[in-house]
Amino acid sequence: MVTMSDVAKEARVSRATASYALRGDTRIAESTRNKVVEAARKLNYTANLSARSLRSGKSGIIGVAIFELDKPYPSQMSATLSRKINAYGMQAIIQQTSISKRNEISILQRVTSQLCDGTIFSPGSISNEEMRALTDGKPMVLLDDPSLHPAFDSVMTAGTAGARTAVMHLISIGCRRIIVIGASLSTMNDPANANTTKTLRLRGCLQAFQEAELAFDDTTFINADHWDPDTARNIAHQLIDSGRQFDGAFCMTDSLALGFMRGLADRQVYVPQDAALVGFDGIKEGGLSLPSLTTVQTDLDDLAAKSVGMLMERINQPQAHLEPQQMTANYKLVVRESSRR
Amino acid sequence: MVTMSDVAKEARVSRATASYALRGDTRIAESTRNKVVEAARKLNYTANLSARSLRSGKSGIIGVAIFELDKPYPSQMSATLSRKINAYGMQAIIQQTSISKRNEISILQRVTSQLCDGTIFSPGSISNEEMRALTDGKPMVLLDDPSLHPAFDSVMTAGTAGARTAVMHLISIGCRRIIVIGASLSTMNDPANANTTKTLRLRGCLQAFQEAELAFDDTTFINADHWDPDTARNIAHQLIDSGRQFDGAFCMTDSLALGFMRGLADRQVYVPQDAALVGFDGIKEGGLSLPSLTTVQTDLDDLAAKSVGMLMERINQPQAHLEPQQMTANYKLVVRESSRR
DNA sequence: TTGAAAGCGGTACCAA
DNA sequence: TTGGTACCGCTTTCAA
Repeated sequence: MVTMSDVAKEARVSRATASYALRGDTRIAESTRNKVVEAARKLNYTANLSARSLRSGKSGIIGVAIFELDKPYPSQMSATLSRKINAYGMQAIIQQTSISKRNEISILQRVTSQLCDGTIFSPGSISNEEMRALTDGKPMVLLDDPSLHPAFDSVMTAGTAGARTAVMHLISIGCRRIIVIGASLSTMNDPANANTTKTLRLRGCLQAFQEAELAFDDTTFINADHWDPDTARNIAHQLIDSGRQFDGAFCMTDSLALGFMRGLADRQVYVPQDAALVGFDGIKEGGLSLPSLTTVQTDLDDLAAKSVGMLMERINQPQAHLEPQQMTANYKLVVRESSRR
Repeated sequence: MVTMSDVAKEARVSRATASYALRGDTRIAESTRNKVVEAARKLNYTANLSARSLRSGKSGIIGVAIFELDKPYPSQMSATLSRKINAYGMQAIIQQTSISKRNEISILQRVTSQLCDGTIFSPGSISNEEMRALTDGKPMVLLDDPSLHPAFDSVMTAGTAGARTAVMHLISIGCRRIIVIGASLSTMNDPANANTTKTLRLRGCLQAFQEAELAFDDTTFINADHWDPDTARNIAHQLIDSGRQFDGAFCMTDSLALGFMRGLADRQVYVPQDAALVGFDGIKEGGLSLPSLTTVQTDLDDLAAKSVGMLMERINQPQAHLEPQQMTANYKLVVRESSRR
C-alpha cells in the first residue's frame, strides 16, 4: 500500500505539505502542489479512508439505511438517493435493515455513526431516544418518521393528501362502493399511531369519503399485515370468495395493488371493468402490468433532493442547532388503465 | 464519544487489558473480563471503526457493488447477498455502480479496498488489470465475470445451460417458430465477447435449436441495447408491426420478458395463446404478472451462499494463494402461465 | 495475567 | 510557504 509518506518522499516535501497540497490548500505554492499531485498520480496513491476518518472525523460517505432492498419501492428509492448523493460528490453506501431492530441498531452503531458523515434512515422499530444515542450527534434525516415529537429532520411522503387524491379519483370516475386495502380503521384508535404511514393514508381516505358524502364502515378498510403482493393476493381471494361487492379499490401501496389485481384475476374479476384500482408509490412496475396501474406517484427525485439537501446542510453547518425540520415530497396522480373506463 | 480509555478507566484496568477483554482474549482472567464488559455496557461503548480498521486492517464489513439497484434482479440479488453476509456476522454495504466506469473505480478505490474486508463485485466496464490495482490485494469475488482469463474468484449464473433449458421448454410445448430477445447472433463473432452474459445465453439457445433440428437465422435473434422492459416493449411493437410471425419467445431476462409481454398486449397479441414466453432470472415480479411468467430461475440463495462462502474463505485464509475459482449458481425452470397451453 | 508503549496513516496546529 | 510533531482510538508486541 502506498502511503502519504511515499508521496512526500517522491515529491521531496514533508508529509504535512503533501497532505495540504493534495487537498488543495491555497497556502501551498502552485509549483509545489503540482509536484505532489504528480508524485501521487505516479504512485497511484489514494488516501487511506480509515486514517483520514479517524483523524478528521469526515469520510465523504453518506449512509442510506432502508428496510428491504428486494421490494420495488425501497429499492427504487435507494437507487435515486444514491445517485443524488453521488451528485454531491459523496459516496453512498446502502444497508438493509430487514426491519429487524437488532439490525437497525447494528447498522447505526457499527457503521453509520462511525463512518458516515450523515445518514438517511427509514426507521422501523427503533425509538427516537435510541437513535439519539446511537447516532452520537451525527446528522441524520429520517424518511417517513412516525414519531409524535420529531427529534430529527425528516422527509415525509404525502400520505394523507395522496390517499385523498387516490380515493377522490375513484369517486370521480363513478365508483361508489370503494374499498381500501392496507390498514383497518382501528389503526387510528391508538394515539401512538397518529403519525404512522398507515394512519396518514387512512386519514386521507376518510377525508375523501366525507367530502363525497360516501358511506363507509369498518368493513371498508381491510388490513394487510405485510404490505406485499402475496398478502394482497390472498386478501383478494378471500374478498371475492366471501361474495363482497365493490367497484373500486385503493391499495395503500403499488405492491399491494399489483398483488390484489393478480388475486382478482385468479377469481375472474377484472380491472378496470369489474373494479377500478389505484395504488400508491409510483413504482416502475406499475407502468408495465396488464392493465397498467393508476397510482399516486411519489416524486423520488424530489424526495432525494430534499432529504440529501437537508442532510448536506446539516453536515456543512454542524454548529447551527436548528429545530428539526419536516419536508414533504411532491407527488402526482398518474392515471393509467386500471382506472380507465 | 466514549473511547476505550473511558472503559479502561471505569473498569480500573489499562487500555490494553480492556481491548483484550472486550475481544474475549483467553489470557484475560474471567473476573477482569467481566469488569470490563460491565463497564463497556454501562458506558454504552462501541469500538471506533476507523481506529480499529486503521490499526488491524479489518473492519467486519463486506462490500457489494452492483450495477443498478432499481432493477428487480440486481436488487433482489443484493438483498440476498446482504442477508447472507449478515449470517456470517459481518456487515454488508451495498453500492451502486450505475455501470459507469468512473463510479466503479471510485467505489473500489475510495471505499471497498479501503474499508471492506472483501468485496462482491458485478463488473461492468472495468478491466481485470484495473481491478487488480484498485483492490490492493484484498479478496474479491466477481459475479458473472466475462473475462477470458479470470484473475479473481467468480460465481456465474448458468447462462448457457439455462438458456438451453428455456428454449428446449418452448420446443417441448410445441413451439416451432421461436425468437430470442436480448442479443443478436453477431455478438458471438467477436472473440472478446466469448464469455459475456449475452454470448453464454446465445450459445445455449443455439444448442437447443440444433438438438431439435430447428432452423434459425440472423432474424431469429433480436438485440436489446438495454436489458430493460421499455426496450423490450418497443421491440415487441416493431416486431408485430412488421408482421413478423412467431409462436414462442425466449427473453434473456425477466425484465425483458415482462416488457415484451406488455408490448405484445399493446398490439393485441396475447401470451400464451398467440405466443408462449419464457424469461430468465426468476424475479418475484414474474409470479404476479398476468399471465405469470415462465422463467429460468437463478437460485439466489445458492448464488449468495457460494459467493459469500468463497469470499469468507479468502478472508480467513489470506495466505493460501490458490488459483481463481469459478462456481456456477443453481437454476431451475419454473413453468407458469406464460408457457401453458 | 496485566500494563506500557509503539505504531496504523492521515490531519492540523504551531513554529520557522 | 513549508516542516515538525502531536494526536485521532485502537491493536499488538514486549516486558513486567
